[in-house]
Amino acid sequence: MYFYKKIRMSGKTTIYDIAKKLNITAATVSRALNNNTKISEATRKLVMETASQMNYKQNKLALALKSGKSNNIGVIVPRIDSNFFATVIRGIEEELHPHGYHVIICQTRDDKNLEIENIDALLNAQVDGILMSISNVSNEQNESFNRILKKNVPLIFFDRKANIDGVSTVTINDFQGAYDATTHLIAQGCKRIAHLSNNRLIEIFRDRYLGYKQAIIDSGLEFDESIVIETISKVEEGRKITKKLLELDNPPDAIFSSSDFTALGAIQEINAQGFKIPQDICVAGFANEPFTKFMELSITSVDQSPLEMGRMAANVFLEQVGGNNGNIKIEKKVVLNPKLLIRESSSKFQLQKII
Amino acid sequence: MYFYKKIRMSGKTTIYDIAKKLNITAATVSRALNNNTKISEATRKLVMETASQMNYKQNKLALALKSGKSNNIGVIVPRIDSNFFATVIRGIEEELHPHGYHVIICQTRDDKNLEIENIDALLNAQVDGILMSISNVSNEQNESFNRILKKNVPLIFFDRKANIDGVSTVTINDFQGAYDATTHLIAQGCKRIAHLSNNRLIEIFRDRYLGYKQAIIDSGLEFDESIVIETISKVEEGRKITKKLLELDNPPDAIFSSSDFTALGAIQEINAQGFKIPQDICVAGFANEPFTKFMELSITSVDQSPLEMGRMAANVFLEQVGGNNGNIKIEKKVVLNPKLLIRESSSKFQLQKII
DNA sequence: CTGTTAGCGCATTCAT
DNA sequence: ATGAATGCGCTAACAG
Repeated sequence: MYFYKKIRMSGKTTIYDIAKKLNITAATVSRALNNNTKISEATRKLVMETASQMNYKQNKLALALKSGKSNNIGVIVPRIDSNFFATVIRGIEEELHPHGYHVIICQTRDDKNLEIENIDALLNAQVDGILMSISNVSNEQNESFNRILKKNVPLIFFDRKANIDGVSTVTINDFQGAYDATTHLIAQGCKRIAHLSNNRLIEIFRDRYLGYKQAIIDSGLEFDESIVIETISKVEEGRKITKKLLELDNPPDAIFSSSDFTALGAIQEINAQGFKIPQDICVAGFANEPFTKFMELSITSVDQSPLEMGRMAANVFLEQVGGNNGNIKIEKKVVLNPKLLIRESSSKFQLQKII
Repeated sequence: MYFYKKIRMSGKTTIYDIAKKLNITAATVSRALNNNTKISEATRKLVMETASQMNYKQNKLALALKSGKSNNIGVIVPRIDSNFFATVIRGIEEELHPHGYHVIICQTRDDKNLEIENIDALLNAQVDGILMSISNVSNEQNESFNRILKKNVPLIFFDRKANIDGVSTVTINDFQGAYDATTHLIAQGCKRIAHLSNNRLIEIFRDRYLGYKQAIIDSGLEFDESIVIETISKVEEGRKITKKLLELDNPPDAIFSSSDFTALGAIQEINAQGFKIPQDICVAGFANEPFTKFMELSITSVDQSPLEMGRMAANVFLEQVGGNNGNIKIEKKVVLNPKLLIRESSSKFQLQKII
């Protein structure tokens, strides 16, 4: 007994401790602490005082178990050390913090199994919602998504989404962003625009490709699939592919890349070969990575407003749990507008204001 | 009653549900699930099967309340949308994930009150540890830190630390990094090296300043406090200050900046004024931000190995909870070595390999 | 206005 | 090898 007491003393104080001290019951203490209905102002004050005096802190874990609300939400991204995702997460955290939610982050590193594992772990941890950017597409994942929905846990996709019934999404209009960028390159007088693409099983990359293609077609230029190259988002890959493109009999006079990193590689290679940017070849990227505006030759890119995307995703979640006075399913599709940032790498005529 | 049952059915299945189905008791189910001591292989298998069949998932919340271990750790940083902190967090997550820990992220945005608030919230959420990079120094915060320690919650500082008894830290040797960078500039023949500093109440910035100063003194050059300028880590600030430095009667022939962003500003201003880098003026930054190596004129910087810092911080935490067979306090001070990356912005003689 | 009771889901001690 | 009972800390329904 003494030992038991000793342990308790050295640990945290509970409502029972303060109840005992005041010769009242734990329920009363709880009520006083929560400003609950009718309670004598006297005891309320007394409880409050001794509570702070005993340095009482509510154990959120017990509350969570009791209420079924953990006040944690899970965020799953391919990687956190990417400016885009980190900024989205910043938006999510800043929006959810005032509402008392904690943000648990998980990385998949584009590993399908890790994604599934993370979903299950979050579910077991009883998160109140899952906000994620998917990394792959497969049937196994769909099972995971269904498991989430079956538990009535709000699921929200941002950026990289899957099309699933009953799931809200927050994305940007990648098609439009690519369309705008390509149209801009055409307006610069470019007639043969190559496209550095990425895994088109992922919707955002497919949409960027389609936007590019549509812009070419709409302008009456010839669409040439042979100068659309699928690669991964690495500077070195951009260089390699651009090297090959420049060796063609009919090399491109512009490059639209679905990634800023490959766009940078392209620029490096173009410079290395002695061509002038933007006079000989124009370049535009996608994502507005910080370095694109820092370069001496700043790089035209498409901004995805990741901060706003994170905020929106958080708000959609809040809406979903807020109006959840039953089993009402809210399915909301938010599409943010991309912003084309025209910079030096594609400004043949006049340098527009660098943003 | 019926209603009650209905609810339970639509929700998650517990060990009670599967116990009922098998006409055994919940305790047995629990034992079977946990590979606990002696249990009939028959029932073990039976339980396992019906468990997966009924789609049972352990409620980590209940386990947490029972065991006193939430399996969550809190990470507090000034901001997450910074390459450095995001990468540290990546390291932490990757190291802790295999051990079943979840990472809760909190941002302070350098707000002292937010920092305190976050600490309390994490404590109330019963996190098993707190890994943080402090944003300010004040007595109020010390109270918070003590609250953490009093609860026997492992506290680990990374990068921006406070000197508190019983707290482990993981840092880089900022003094050495600055010393190396400055020494390198001196080796390039620079004789008047300015320093763009930052709030020196924060230890890392003070150490960088001291390392710079010591290198100057050790080399026999004259130390001139008037070309040490304290500012904030913004490109624009770097430009402004550099402009003033260049207007001096006796302008510097090199700039060592405690931030890559102000270093970039310096470079922009130097270029704008028609000086040549590195011939006329050498520049070195600190942090190895991604853009420093992407620039056409790559920027010399000091790498802080944030990934390793995160991993180390996580490992120190694991060590702390692992050997915690009592109230043993482990205080570990890990100091990582900075790596000077010599690039074009300071290579007068020979361009070393760009890393 | 306050005390009693019960349950959130789990693991564990003590019986058997 | 299994059952019964208990507690982790809290809130809420139901008395009184």
